[in-house]
Parts: sequence; C-alpha cells; structure tokens
Amino acid sequence: MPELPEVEVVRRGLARWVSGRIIESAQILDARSLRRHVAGTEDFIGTVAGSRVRDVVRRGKFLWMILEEPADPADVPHVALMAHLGMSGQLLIEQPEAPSEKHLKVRLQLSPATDDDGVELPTELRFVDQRIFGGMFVTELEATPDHQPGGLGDGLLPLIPQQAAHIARDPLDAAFSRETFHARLRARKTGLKRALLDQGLISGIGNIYADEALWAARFHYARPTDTMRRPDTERILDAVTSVMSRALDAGGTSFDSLYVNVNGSSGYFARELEAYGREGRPCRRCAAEGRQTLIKRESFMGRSSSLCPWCQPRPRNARL
DNA sequence: ACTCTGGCCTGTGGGC
DNA sequence: TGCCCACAGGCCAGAG
Repeated sequence: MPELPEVEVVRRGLARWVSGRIIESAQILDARSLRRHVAGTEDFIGTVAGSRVRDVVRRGKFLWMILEEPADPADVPHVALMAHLGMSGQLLIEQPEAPSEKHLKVRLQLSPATDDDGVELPTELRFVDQRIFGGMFVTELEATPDHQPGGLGDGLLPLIPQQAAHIARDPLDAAFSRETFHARLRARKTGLKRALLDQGLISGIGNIYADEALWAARFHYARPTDTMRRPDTERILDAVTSVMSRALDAGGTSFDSLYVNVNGSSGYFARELEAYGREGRPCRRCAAEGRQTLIKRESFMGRSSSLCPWCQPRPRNARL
C-alpha cells in the first residue's frame, strides 16, 4: 500500500530513469484510470505526446512529472503529468514487448536512452492499477504562496499543480513546519489518528504508518487533538518521521534493477511493523518489559486500527 | 467553516 | 463446490 515512503521510492526511480526523456506516444487501455482528467483521453494523449519529462516531484502521496515542450527553447514548463497510486497503483519501466499486466491501464512510450554505463534503458512506462483508486491526469502548474524551496524533489520551480495545492507538506519535507502543524492540530476538534490521516494537515501518512507512529509514540487513536501539548506533538512527529525514514531506507534497495516496483509488501519493512497487521500477537515493547499484552484491532473510521491496549490506553475524553 | 460519512473499485478469504 | 459478504483503504463530494 503506497504511502509516503513507497511513493518517494517511485519518485526516485522515475527521476533516475525517465527524467530528460520524451514521451513519444501514449495508449489508454482503461479510461477509468484517467477519471480525473476531465478533458478526456484524446486531450490527455495529445498533451503528453511529444513532451519532455523535465523533473519528477512529490508532495505527500501525489507524484508528478513536470513536462516541457522540447521544440521550444523558450518554453517555460507549466504542465504536469500527475499520478496518484491510490491503493494499488504501480509505475513500471519495461520493454514494450513485455507481456501486459492484468491490470495495465496506461502505456507511455519513451524516447531511447542509456544509463551511465551506456546500457539501453527500457522504453515504456506503464501504469498498472488493480483497484483503480489511483490514476493519471494532466494539469496546469500554478504558483503557490506557501512555497518554500528545499523539499524532497522540490527544488526546481515554485509551482505545484492545482489539484495538489490543498495537500500539506509532509514530515520529510525540509520546509515542513512543526510550529504550524502544532497550531493547526490543536485547533482541530477530532481524534489524533483522524488528524494524521488528513492530507490537508500533514501529508503522506496512511493507515499503516499512522498505526505504527501511534504505537511508537504511545498515543491512542482517539486522543483529542485539542489537548495535545507541544511535547506531545513533538513525540508523535518524531515517531512519524522515524518510521517513515526507516521504511524509505528499506524500500530504497529495490532500485538495483531498472524496474520501478511499488509492491509495498515485497520489502522487508513489513517485518519491522509493530502494530499494523499484528492483531492477537504480543506487543514487543510490553514483552521486553515482562508484560504479556496482545495487539488488538478495532474498527474505526470504517477501517481497522491496530494498537496495544496497555501502551495506548483509551483516553477518558476520547474523540473519534 | 469545520467535521464526518459514504462511495468509488476489485480481489481475497471466511462462513455456510 | 459455490455463493455471498466483509474487508482492504486514499480521496473527494456532499451531508450534517
């Protein structure tokens, strides 16, 4: 399940293998993956075909390729090819003759290129998506007043797509402000996990890393946000940053090959999970301290939350 | 203005 | 064996 670390792994792969190349042509095998491109598939193809990928940028779980018109030396890039992986999306760099994946949705043919050793690179970028929660679309880049340089992959232009303008900076972004986050968090009248999952408040966190960070910081998911004091905010942010950094390190190893593989379950980080998916198994922190506590799973927000009932007791003034 | 629910999707797996 | 339903969950529209 692609959350921030997985999307960043994909961004790095695209930046390495696709940046500088021209998208020569495109085929849409399932228009549902272009649902958010309101102008339609022909417009999508017409826009991306012939454009050069100048850079690959990410904010939270949104990912986009900045396109430029190679025939016009004065061209100022103003168009982005957006991709969101949703639940099950993958961006794969493959040879055109490679067998079609079962859920292949979009094919983009890339201009020829070689790697640092002069080896020919595959010439197709594929978007594969089983559940179709993700998708691709083309959008205008717009200046945003809150922009500051220095974010991951964000050093090129003070522009972000309009569809990602409401997405907050993520905790690995150099321009992420803990002060601003703390103030906005305290202004909310909701539970802590709901706030962590709100991409407009802090981006990149999904159900897995929310549960992991809450476990690491020993907060219950229903902790009222308006009772969070500054040290509390520091503790949850430290936990979020730590778990995401470790996950990113684990996922980074998958780029030994040319293939951009986004299968989150294939990395070894799954073995490092402490709460998510460990229902009925011992809390390792409790076990280390001589207690026998089992991780339990509760239904919340229409999805599941895994937590240790001893480390993360439900607050008296719980907020959902 | 803010908070929260439902719907979008398909494959998997448990219960009967 | 096969059918049905719950579940997985990021995001957004719209209800409250």
